[in-house]
Amino acid sequence: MGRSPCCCHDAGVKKGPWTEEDDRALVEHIQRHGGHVSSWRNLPKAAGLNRCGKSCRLRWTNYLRPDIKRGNFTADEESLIIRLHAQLGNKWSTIATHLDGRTDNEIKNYWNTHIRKKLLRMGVDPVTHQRLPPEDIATASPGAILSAAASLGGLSSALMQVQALQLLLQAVNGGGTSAAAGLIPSLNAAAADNAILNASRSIVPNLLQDQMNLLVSQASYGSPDHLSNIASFAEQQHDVVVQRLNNASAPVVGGAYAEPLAAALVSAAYPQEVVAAADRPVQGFAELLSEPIEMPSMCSLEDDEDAFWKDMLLESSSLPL
DNA sequence: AACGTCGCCAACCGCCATGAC
DNA sequence: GGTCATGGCGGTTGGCGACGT
Repeated sequence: MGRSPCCCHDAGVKKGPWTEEDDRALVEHIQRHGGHVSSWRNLPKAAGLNRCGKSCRLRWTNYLRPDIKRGNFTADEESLIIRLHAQLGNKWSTIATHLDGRTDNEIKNYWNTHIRKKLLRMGVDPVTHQRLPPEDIATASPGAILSAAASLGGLSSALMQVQALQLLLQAVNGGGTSAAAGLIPSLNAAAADNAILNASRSIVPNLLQDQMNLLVSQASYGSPDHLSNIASFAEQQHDVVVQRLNNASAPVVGGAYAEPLAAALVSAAYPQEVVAAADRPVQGFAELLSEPIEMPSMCSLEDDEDAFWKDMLLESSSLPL
């Protein structure tokens, strides 16, 4: 087969940005033919354009077509693109068929310049849509992760703390070299006298590693009734964790802190299931803190624009570590 | 003000699939 | 069945404006 000769390689064919005059000539020609192009190869000559037919087609389909929607992507569109990309991969033209007035090129550009970066900063692999392994996340400093999350446009402090907890759980399972290991002192710097964080630093690796491993290993995702299984299992784990925290040698861990810490750890591992089991809101890490960690440029947890990202973060925290 | 860096996005490149001959 | 022309698609580039120093 081989690559076909293309008029683009002809000497003298105009390249580069389209002028208003070029656009007008192309639009008028296509409109004269009822919006239909029988041959892109013959179009430039017929329209009086010194352009490659391929370039004309691209200009029309990506920019001049009357049904193209310009302007920023909405949160719904962004959400839809991510979900479709998770199913279809880089099938931009297929994805574009699900978004009215958006071109494959525009979606591809938006993915590469916005969404991809957002996902990476959140520790989500933009190719597989799975959480990045701890060693990859470790390439970013904890501070960078926190500021990246903040840059998502108004993440709440509670959400940040869920993210912090997620990293904490990674430290439990991934060892001291992950970003989470560095995150803990970071958070401590931000909330130096916070008893919960200090307690977490001292007891989580020792007491909860096997507990969390158990949660992961016993999760029966394949079974049809896994939700109820996991829900009741999460409940059991909650009790076990409370008991173990109360028996911990570090005094600050026990008592009033044990219950909320256990709830947060279990709910961070299986947020949906805990909700289903207890029919109550997931207890966020924020609820553990008498004084929220001060995070400049944060906004309210109820910010609707964060809902998608919040869900995604919680979803990612529920994946096996 | 000048310069460097970065991000965005329109446009291009080159491969692939398909259909006509 | 082989070759060629064409359109379609995904990856990549480069110009340009915004921003920082």
